[in-house]
Amino acid sequence: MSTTPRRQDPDMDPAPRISARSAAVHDRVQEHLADLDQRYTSGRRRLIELLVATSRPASLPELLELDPSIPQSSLYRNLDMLERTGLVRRLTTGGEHARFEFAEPLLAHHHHLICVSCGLIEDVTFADAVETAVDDALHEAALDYGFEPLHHSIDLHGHCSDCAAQN
Amino acid sequence: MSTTPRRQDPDMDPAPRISARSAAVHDRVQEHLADLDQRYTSGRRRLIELLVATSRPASLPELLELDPSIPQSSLYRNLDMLERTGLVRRLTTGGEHARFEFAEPLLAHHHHLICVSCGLIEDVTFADAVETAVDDALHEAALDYGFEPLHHSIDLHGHCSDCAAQN
DNA sequence: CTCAGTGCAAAGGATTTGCATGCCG
DNA sequence: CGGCATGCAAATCCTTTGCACTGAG
Repeated sequence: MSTTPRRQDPDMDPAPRISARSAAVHDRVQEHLADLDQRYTSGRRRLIELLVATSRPASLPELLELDPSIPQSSLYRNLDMLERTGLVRRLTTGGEHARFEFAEPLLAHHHHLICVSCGLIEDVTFADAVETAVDDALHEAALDYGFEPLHHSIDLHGHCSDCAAQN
Repeated sequence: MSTTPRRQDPDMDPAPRISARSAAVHDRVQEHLADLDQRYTSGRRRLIELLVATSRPASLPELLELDPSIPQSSLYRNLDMLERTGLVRRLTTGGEHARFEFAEPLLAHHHHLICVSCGLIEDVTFADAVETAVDDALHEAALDYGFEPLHHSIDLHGHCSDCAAQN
């Protein structure tokens, strides 16, 4: 076995960034799971690899398409476990399938553009001033209702460029 | 306390506030459906009544509990129909069941406090300045990705007062 | 009178789980 | 080695749908 999986032509695309990013994520995940006495098995590694590969929140069918050799039940079980340990976030908005992305220790604070037509989700980041304004407003509102705030999320629903072009 | 329980009388109106609100909503719904050549049947009236009764976004089991005599399928079908006509909004965030609330013609623009523990959702409104700041940021972000923006939503996840007390 | 709405039950589809086996620590 | 993770398949649960009947317009 070679040390690296076959990919595109090394002359055209050495892709050093992806590898570095992937390794860094694996380190973070391994450490986090070790702290919680959870195993970092090969199946979980493969799942993390898939999540690194998709730059967007991914649905289970999308993950399966990237690596059909992983059983659905293992994907669901491990996504669930990673969610419970706080490494992965499950997005229920935006279509028939849930979508999964890295949670904030692994991915910077951001929000989502959601296509109401095809369910595609893009990550976006806002200026600190906007985040602060929203946080202040939310904190105040939470107090009024006795809520203990944890985190906020902002979605923009609309049509992605592909779907907008089709109409 | 009166010794004789009173049923609702078509001529009298012993509960002015609720009835007034309910009547206003019924009028709006009826008009809206008439414009779209949709019938405002007794089943749909009962559903609207339930939605008026719950001050919060309600899940289907909650609606069923309020009036167990309505078949689930009718609730789902009418909620779906009301959603397609733009009178009702379906919230997929916040639990195993979808939740339903009146859409913006019938309910002022607002956002949600979501209990991560029990799924309860409260409506909250923000100052115009916050809404404007968010809209500006979202509009800019949408341009970057070729999104055609429709509307935004902001959620605050946390623990509601009941669930916070239980820990 | 006609066609959409209703109720019942059964189907559909995403997600979860039981159980025997394999692998991590 | 012991216990948790895995794979397969079957189960579960929310939601949707087919069909015959009722009611609104």
